[in-house]
Amino acid sequence: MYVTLPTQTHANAVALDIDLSVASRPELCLKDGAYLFFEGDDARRLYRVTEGVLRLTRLMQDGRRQVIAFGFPGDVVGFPSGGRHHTDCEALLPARVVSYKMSLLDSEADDPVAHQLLLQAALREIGAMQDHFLMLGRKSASEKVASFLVAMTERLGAKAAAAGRISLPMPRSDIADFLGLTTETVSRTFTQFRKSGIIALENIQTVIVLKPDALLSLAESCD
Amino acid sequence: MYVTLPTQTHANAVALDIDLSVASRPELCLKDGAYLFFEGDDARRLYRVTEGVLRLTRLMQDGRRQVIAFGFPGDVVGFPSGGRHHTDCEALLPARVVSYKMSLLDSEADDPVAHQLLLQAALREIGAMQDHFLMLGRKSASEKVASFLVAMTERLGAKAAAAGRISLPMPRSDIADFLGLTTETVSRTFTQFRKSGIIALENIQTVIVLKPDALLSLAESCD
DNA sequence: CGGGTTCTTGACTATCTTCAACGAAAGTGG
DNA sequence: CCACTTTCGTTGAAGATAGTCAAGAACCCG
Repeated sequence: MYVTLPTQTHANAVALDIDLSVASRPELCLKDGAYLFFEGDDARRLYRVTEGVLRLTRLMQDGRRQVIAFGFPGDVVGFPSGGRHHTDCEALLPARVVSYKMSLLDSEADDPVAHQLLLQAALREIGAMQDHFLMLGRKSASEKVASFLVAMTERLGAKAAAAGRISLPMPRSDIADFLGLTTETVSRTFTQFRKSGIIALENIQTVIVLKPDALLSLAESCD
Repeated sequence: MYVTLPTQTHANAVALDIDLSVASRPELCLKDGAYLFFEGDDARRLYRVTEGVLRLTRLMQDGRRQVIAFGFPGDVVGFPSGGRHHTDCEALLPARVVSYKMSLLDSEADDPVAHQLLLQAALREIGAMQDHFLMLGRKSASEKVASFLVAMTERLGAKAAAAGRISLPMPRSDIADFLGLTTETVSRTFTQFRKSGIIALENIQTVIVLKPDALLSLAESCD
């Protein structure tokens, strides 16, 4: 998941579900905290999340970290470059993934449907990342946090979105490293939103959106 | 082009050259300043740059801008999401591109070789963007500018790289919008590098790298 | 309940931006 | 070919936003 506002996010995520049969391996269970792959591993498979949340990160030698994306159900992760993974991938919650042989992406010979779906996932990925660049490079802290909350709402599906209750499976530090901020700034921005009555914090990981429009206009100076 | 340090950048760029014949349209010439496509256009074709430099940008309503990438010879641009282009694309210099029908990416039926090459370009794109995130989100102004200069050196090929002479086809404002900085900060950082003897400015668009190692260590706190 | 982690808050600082002016380069038309 | 205009780049001073350092509060887990 990137912070990309209301684009037609994952319109075909459902279509992927049809084709469970083509996965070369049925389903893989990951405990909370388990790593699916590391940066530099050679990339043998792609993974589609069916349950839980994954986190993709990239590290600098001195410990600075960037969260590249969160993998929610429907997302495909593990696209390689030069045959290798370019991020670490860890389960934030107990998760399940369906894995696909890399060759299904390379060629449509084995399974044209799976091939097409993985390809579309790759293109979605590129589009989402392009959107995300704008946010990392050009938005203020409040705009980033607002965009993040809006994007999270989108990902929860109509049900939870309508309720305005967002459950954040990741710690503040992950949000900070995702948005290019510090945990302190994220925390202060939450407080500021709370004090202006835009959100409420039910508990540390549950955000109630009180003024969705205000949040949107804070986030959506863009696009 | 993203600011991605010494990964094996574009190892297969040469391979693409072999297959000029498969392009559904031979070659397209773009004048300096011409647009190849706009954000929101429906994406009918992919383009491989053979000469010149393209610039991919994304805009916010209020005018804030992010340069997503520069397209140098060998780069493929125009990957769509939801069937549409997500950036504007303009020629920075007189440029030539080979265009490919989108269907060549979707299916290997027409031309397996072209299909494979476009696919690999898409994957390279994802990898490069992941690297670039780290820079946008986590690097300081000097680190960003140093990374940018190193990346530009890489793109010029061994010949020019060895000479340490970098010709920057884009104005400072494009560099700034690419790195998430202001033109003033970019300018000041150049000056600072010049005063510390790391670079010299032959003219406004030609940088001479005097201390490549210093530049690298400034840039490469990462990865 | 206790110990450790995570989150929040505060005070201070640094980095980068903003605003403004000046200089250099490039394009235009006489 | 030269003045004129415009755009682009550099520099300075002041200000704002986010970062750093540090302490206290809330939460989680055994």
